[in-house]
Amino acid sequence: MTGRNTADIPASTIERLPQYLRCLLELQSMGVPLVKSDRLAGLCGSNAAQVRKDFSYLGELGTRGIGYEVSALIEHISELLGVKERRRVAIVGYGKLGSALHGYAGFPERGFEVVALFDVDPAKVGCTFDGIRVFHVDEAPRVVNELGIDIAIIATPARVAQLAADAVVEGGVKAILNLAPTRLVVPEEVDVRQVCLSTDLQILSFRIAQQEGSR
Amino acid sequence: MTGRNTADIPASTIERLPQYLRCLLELQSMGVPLVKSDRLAGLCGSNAAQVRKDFSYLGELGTRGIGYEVSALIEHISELLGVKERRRVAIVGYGKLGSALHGYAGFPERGFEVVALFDVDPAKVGCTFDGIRVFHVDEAPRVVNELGIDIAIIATPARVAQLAADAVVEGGVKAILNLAPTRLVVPEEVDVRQVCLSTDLQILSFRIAQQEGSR
DNA sequence: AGGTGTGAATATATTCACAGCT
DNA sequence: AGCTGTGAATATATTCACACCT
Repeated sequence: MTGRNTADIPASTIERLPQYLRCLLELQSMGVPLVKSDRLAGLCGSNAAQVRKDFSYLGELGTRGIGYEVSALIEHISELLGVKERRRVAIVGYGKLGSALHGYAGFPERGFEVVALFDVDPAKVGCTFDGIRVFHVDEAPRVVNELGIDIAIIATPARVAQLAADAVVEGGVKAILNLAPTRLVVPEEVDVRQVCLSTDLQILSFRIAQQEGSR
Repeated sequence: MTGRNTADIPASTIERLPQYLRCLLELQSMGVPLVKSDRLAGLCGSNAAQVRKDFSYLGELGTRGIGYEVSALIEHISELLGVKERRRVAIVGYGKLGSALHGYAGFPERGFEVVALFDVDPAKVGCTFDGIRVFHVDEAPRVVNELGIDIAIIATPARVAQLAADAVVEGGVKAILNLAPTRLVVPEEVDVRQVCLSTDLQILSFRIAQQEGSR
């Protein structure tokens, strides 16, 4: 079956596509035109069968006996991830974390453009950083809508993250990346991804404790 | 079967434990002594069956007809995650992101203590921030060992992340949380977790594209 | 020969549904 | 009566192994 419909691509495959894309861009920048599943697997920390299975959901992109054309894979995956045109992003909460994200080189490289910043601090509102204006969070409903912002990154303290989310949702944001360690309640059509570094540390801590205990 | 052995707790359950712990601490701070699976599920964005199944791996912690004692759950989960005593953490790369993490309130609250900072910038090496000293990355093998650091958080640019990892691995770090968008190669016994915000944005972007396409 | 594409087999995770305590 | 604990059923994900194309 040629997996034409994006709806029947497994979630686990989708989660790996950005990783593949990163490795493929690296190969391309090194001038590598063709790649085999086992090589790509090595670069991504995966395995050859997984790679082939994942790509098979995107269509028959490879050539038997040869491998995959790097540029064709990049094309297909970028298309699928919806990052061929730039996605417009806002950062809510312009403290240390927010400003670190604003300067993060990985975003523009991968098709994400920060087009607005939000905070509540009067000392910051109205300023521009690197050409991007800081608006008061109260203006988010209007600004998000006017600038056609798709995704908000929430980098506020946990206790105000829900208010921040409400404001950008009112403006019509379609997805939220939440860096505040709290669960957001949003309408069903808004997609939220939670990033919690403490959670990651705790998972690592578990595995350390497990190793220590087993000795 | 009473799941005494940590080794047979499913990975997916482990990944949810920090989330449960956060909600339980919140309940405790509100003075709630007892919680039922459905209530906790509501707080965590899960469902009651999942909660009960997850907890069943930790032992029989609940009381039928009544629910779970909040303090007992906190005790068990903290124990299991190995965060009852503080875990010693280093931050490698003390730019905006590194310093944002250093100030992140969630770490001390959850048992993680930042005890050393590393960078290569001569302007930073030797300084102390918030009582914590910045060492040169070259000193990491010694310092990590001397301070008994368990976990390193890598917040360097991607191109030097592997060097940073090599240095802390040499010092005997047991786990790495990698915020640089690159895959690290480390010895098998060192556990790495990758956080990549671009990846998260791309996954959100896919789901937006999918919604848009379906209309 | 040397690789992909993919059904079949296996492993893992989630959900259901109800027996078993309190 | 009410809620946990858990086998059984289902769904999802990974891995195997080989037919099939170049």
